[in-house]
Formats: sequence, structure tokens, C-alpha cells
Amino acid sequence: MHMLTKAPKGTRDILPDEIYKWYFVEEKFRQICHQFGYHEIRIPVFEHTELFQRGVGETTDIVQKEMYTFDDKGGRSITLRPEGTAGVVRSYIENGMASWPQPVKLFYDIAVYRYENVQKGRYREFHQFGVELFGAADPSADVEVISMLHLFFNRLGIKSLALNLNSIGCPTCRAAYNERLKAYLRPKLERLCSTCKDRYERNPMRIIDCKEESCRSELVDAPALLDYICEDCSRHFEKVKEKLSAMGIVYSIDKGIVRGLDYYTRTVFEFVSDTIGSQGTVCGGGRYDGLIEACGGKPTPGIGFGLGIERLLLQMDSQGIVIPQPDPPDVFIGVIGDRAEQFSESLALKLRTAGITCHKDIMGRSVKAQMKYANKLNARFAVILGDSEVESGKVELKNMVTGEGRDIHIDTLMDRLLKSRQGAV
RNA sequence: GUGGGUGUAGCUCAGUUGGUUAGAGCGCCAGAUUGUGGCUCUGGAGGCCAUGGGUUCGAAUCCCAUCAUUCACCCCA
Repeated sequence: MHMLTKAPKGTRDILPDEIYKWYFVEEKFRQICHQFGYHEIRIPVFEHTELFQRGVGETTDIVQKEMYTFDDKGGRSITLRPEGTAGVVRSYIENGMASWPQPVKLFYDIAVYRYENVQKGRYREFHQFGVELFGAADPSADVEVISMLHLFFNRLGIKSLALNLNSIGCPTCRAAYNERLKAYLRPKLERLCSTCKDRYERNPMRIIDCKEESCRSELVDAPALLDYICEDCSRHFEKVKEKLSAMGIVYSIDKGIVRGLDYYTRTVFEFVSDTIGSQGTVCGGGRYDGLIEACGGKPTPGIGFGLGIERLLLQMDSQGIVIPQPDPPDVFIGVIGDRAEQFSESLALKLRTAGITCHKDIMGRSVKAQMKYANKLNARFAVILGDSEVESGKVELKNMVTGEGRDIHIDTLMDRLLKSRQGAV
């Protein structure tokens, strides 16, 4: 197939026969956000490249090799957003949200862009729900965010996502840990892979995450960050766990969660599926108490998550969750002849004005073809308008499910259609 | 960036040891006597057999390359 008629790698069309699923989860997400006090923010698709370099982190894969970056005609370096947090943080600072009533709770529903090789559940353009909560340092904030996700998944009927939890400490205890880790690794340094040698200086913590067999074997008794976090961080984490348990939210500790973004602090978490392929992380999030300051704002605690919509839908599909399909059209108006054509156009407008979903023939087809079309549309009723109907004012209102027809006066059509929605035909 | 699988109609797929004009089902359009859908029947449209080379008298079929797609590694949502 030619390039001209082929969507770029990693992108896809969401067609009408699928879009109702998107509407459904989007609506559920909006609902729950409003219930938890979040307001929607819409941010640009692109930002200055420096924002992501700073806000996501220079050592991350996202910044090092996955960004869609280009120079605009004014010579500025621009990048398509690879995630939502950085843009929202920028907006928080730019719009002086520090002087809004605290905490500031925002949510978004966006497309994001990463140059990666595609596979199941991974695309170059994909979609995320996300929230960002600014100004609340207390463990209550962590727990509220997680409980919101818990409720969201429950409402969608999703049962089998595992919640994994970790704490990656604060800059202070992490620095101490990094020294400890480096001391552990120093004699083994030569046997680590090349990326890990690089990480050793820049971000040793991420070596823990390396999947290379050679590195893994060197790491078997490496110190785990969670065992070395400072007293404050530890107390914070204990509170989070305690509160989750009190709310009956089941979790497990995964000391391996490091998060790909540099500015995460303390609580990090994931909701993971084992039924949607090897890319099972449906939602990932955590606390980023250093990020706002790093981006030029006043020191402000923050916490949030990103939730992959494609993966969410994959998960629902893998569980056999049926999303309700949109209501079929109320009525199809078939037309024969010029006089009826005029009449039917006015009638259709009148019905539509009253909120009735009404389709009519605009192809000039035979009655038979029009009825076939009405059937494909799944219309609940059909009427045919010809000269005799226009003259007499009587039409046959045909129930397309039962096949029964009944003669009615055209002036009562609207009323009957409205009533039929309540089950009375 | 690295591996494996797959490329034939809008979709799902047949296509024999290489042998005339490449098929089916679904979908689309039209018809089966007057102005009525679903079931059935008939007909029609729709293919550079991914692309480019090669082998051969002859290639959808065999070989090579490229591209696309898909799964996986890595990483992440």
C-alpha cells in the first residue's frame, strides 16, 4: 500500500464502530474526576523541547531516544508531548496556580507521542487519562489518588489489575542510597553492560532496573532502595500502606518500580495487567515533590498518574466486558416523489428539533432500497412518505423490530416517537 | 536499535508438484411485475497477488532485496 494511503507507523484511526467505547470510558473518567474534585485542563500538543528535557529528565529513555523533536520555522526547538505532567506543571507555574485555593487538582485526556517500536499495547501516538494534584504533601493525597483509580477500575468492571507500590525516597535519602549502591557496584563495574556503566555515574538507581542477564546476576544482593529510605520517607510510606489497607485496597510491594521519569519521589505505583500482552502497565504514577521547583516554580509537592487508554480498552476487551452501544435512530423517513421530498425535509427538521434521532433518504433510491438501508441503520421505526400520505395526512408507522405497521396521523408522529422511548409504542 | 512471524478484493481467507482470463464467504450496489427491510435467489462493481530484481518456456507459488505489518527484547502508558 502506498504511503499516501497508509497511516504512519504506530498511529491508527479510531473508526465509528469503535468510538462509542472511547466515549464510554472518557465519560466515566470525567465523572469520577469531578467527583474527586478535579477540573479538566487542556494543554498544547507541543511544548519547548527544554521543558521535557528538564521535566522528564535527561537520563530517561523518553528524552534520550523517543521524542518527536523538530525546529519550527522560527528556529525554536519544539517537541510533541511524550507525556502530560511536564506541560501541566508548566501551566501551573505560568498561570500562577500557586495562588489558587490549594490543593490544585487537574485532569486531562490527551494524545501523546513517543518514537518507539510498536507492538501490542504500544503505539507512537497513544492516549492517556491523567491527573495532577499540586500542593498536598500528606500521604492522604497519595491514597486519594490511588483510591480514585481503584474506584474507576471497579466501575468499569475491571477486576484483574494488580496494584504495585514502592517508595523511591527523597533526594536526600536517595543520594545516600546511591553512594551505598555505587560502593556495592564498584568492584563489579567492569562486568556491567555499557548502558549501566553510563548509569553508574548519571543515575545509578536505574541499574537496579536493568534486564541484562549479566547485570542481573551482579545485582542479586544489591541493596534495595526501599530498605534505605530516610525516616521521613519511611513514615510517609508506612502511612500510605496503612491507609490503603484500612480502605480495603489490596496492593503488593514491588521494590523494582523505579519509574522512568527522573523527578519522582517517595510513592510510586503501577496498575498492571497480565492479560494484554507483554506491555501490561495500564497505569503508572507517583509523587514528584521536586518537579515544580526544578521547572522554575516555588517548591511545591505534586502527585499524579498517567493511564493508557488503549491498554485500558485492551484490558476490558480481554475480560469480555461489554460496553453499551449507542442508541439506534428513532426513525427513518422514506420518501417517494418531489412533493413528499419537500414535506419530509420539513418533517425531519421538526423531529430533530424535538430531539428525535431521525434519518431520511438523501440518495433518491427506491422504496425497497430505502427500507434496506433503514434496516442496516437499525432504525426503530420507519415511515414512508408519498403523494397519498402528504394528501391524506395518514402514514404507516412501521416498527422495524416486530415488523408491525400501524396507520397514524402524521401530526401524532412526533408524540408517538417520543413516547416510544419510554417503552410505550 | 535487535530478533521471529506474516503480506492475495473493503474484511476473513482458499489458491494443488510452478501451467490459460486469480477464487470463496462476508460487506457494498442493483434486481426477483404496482410503494416496504430482515430469509432466500440472481447479477454487478471491486485485485499492479506489498514493491523491485532474479530463476524459468511459464511465477501469487521458488530465490534475493526493500517496504509494510505483527509479536517479542529494550523501555514504558
